[in-house]
Amino acid sequence: MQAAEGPPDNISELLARLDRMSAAMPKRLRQCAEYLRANINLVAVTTVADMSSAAGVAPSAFMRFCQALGFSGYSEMQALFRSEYALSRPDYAERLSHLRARGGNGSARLLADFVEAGHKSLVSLLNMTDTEVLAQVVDRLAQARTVHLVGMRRAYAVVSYMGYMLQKMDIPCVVHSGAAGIEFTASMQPGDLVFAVTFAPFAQETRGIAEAAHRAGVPLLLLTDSADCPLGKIAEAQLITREVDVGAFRVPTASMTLVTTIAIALGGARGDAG
Amino acid sequence: MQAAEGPPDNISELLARLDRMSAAMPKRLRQCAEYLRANINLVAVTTVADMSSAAGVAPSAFMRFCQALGFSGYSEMQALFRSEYALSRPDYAERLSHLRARGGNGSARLLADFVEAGHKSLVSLLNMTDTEVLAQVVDRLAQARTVHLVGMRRAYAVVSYMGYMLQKMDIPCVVHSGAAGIEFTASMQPGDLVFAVTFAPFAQETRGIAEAAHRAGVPLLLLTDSADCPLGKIAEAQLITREVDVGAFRVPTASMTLVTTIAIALGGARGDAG
DNA sequence: GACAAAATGGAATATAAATTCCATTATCGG
DNA sequence: CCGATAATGGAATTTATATTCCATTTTGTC
Repeated sequence: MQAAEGPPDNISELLARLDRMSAAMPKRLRQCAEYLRANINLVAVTTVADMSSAAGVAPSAFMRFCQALGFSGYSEMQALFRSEYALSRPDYAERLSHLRARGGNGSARLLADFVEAGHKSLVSLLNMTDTEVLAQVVDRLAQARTVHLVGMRRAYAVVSYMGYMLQKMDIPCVVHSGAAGIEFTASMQPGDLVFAVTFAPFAQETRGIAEAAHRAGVPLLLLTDSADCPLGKIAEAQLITREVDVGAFRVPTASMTLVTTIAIALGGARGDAG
Repeated sequence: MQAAEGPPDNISELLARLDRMSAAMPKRLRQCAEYLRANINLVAVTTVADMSSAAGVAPSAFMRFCQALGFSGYSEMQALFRSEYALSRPDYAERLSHLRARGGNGSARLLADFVEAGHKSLVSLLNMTDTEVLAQVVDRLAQARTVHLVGMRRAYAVVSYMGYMLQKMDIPCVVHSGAAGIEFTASMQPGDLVFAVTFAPFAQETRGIAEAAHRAGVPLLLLTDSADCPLGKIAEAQLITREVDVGAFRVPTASMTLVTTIAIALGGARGDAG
């Protein structure tokens, strides 16, 4: 195994190099590569000894692995992670523990809890989102003549924000608020598309509109929080977000982030085409 | 300086101890305490030598400081931070760099960008929010007979979600969508309160409703993204959130989180009273 | 201002970690 | 199946880092 030229100068480059090289590595070094990929966050705070034994490899093997990636040794690789780490998380941890610990007045503590839940929701959004499906949803929406946004209760804020963004980008869309019932389905035409957002327990009105549209030949794209959503069966594509809750309550952080991404990607796609 | 009994077993406890003891510490140790508070996130990835020189003290002084907090030494304190760190951020960093670096299809990259912006917005929410003001807002809302929620355009999703939560908790509220103009002000009565959400450039309708309410003697609470908001002058209390953008676009993550916090705290406050 | 007690900084030491070396084992081509 | 080449693991070495010790300075008290 001959070493790469210079050391990677950021984590993205390191990962790229890892992908490129790991297939051609001997057994032990490949073990290192796999362990590193799965536990990349530990590098900043772990010794070679711990790292190598967790990977099931001798320290010297891990050492050679680092050198194969272009580093002079483990320390140099660790330095990369440590510097990235120091940049992020400013005085956040401190505030968080503080608000949580003392409690002080209840609302500050609650804020800390919701912020933390938000972080977790975003992490899980990133980890769970199937980028193929996301691309497909954007693509599909780009072809639609008019986008019909459907969402009640908790999901309403999500579709209304999406509607706001689409309107700003001159993408034809209608937000179905449900107040007027299913009469809106009359406005759906061939070439249109329904983008429905519904969370457990799934609102009946959303289901009604989506199913009526489906019967009328208007395809459905779905954003939900559970694979069990009854609309999943008739949806052309389905995205799932899971919001971490505080007590029984949640902020639709992941969902808002995802629909914003879709809207902006869509704006780009339509802009390119038209 | 005599040492505390056992070592703190989490960061919250450490910070509490720090607050309790730092006032009574000699000069150099107090320097350590202050530096640690401001740079607590660095402990996991920094040596005593670096830490102490950055704090402007000798390594031995920093050592004594750690012992005063109840640790056997710096290593033991560092171990605490390292273990907390290892728990958080699972395979998140990896996904993020991945989606960002290769780009692949545009929407996946965009998602990574929005997720990261969301994290930053939440951090800044935690750092910027004045917990006194937050408590005051909750308190004030708890006394209101009816809460009037006002927000247009980008802010509409925020107030509509807040309205949804208040309704679920049986707190009387009205969401002013602006569609019907200022006629709604007729529905405001003494003892009511306006909670307005407006972001730059501030929607004229929001301003109109809030000012009309103010003239009618109905007090205003404000959530905005800038200290320059014209409504700030007439607001009884003002909360500020800053959303980190991606290009020209943003997800109202911090604002949604804050209004959810307010709503739930309010539910608790009203629940206790009634 | 002299004394005692506490605090301090720098150097010496101890500990732990990274890195290299090399004898042994596995792998591959003929 | 043999020789050559690469890979491996463990021990030895080097380097970095934490920790202690103690002479000196500062602080507070009478």
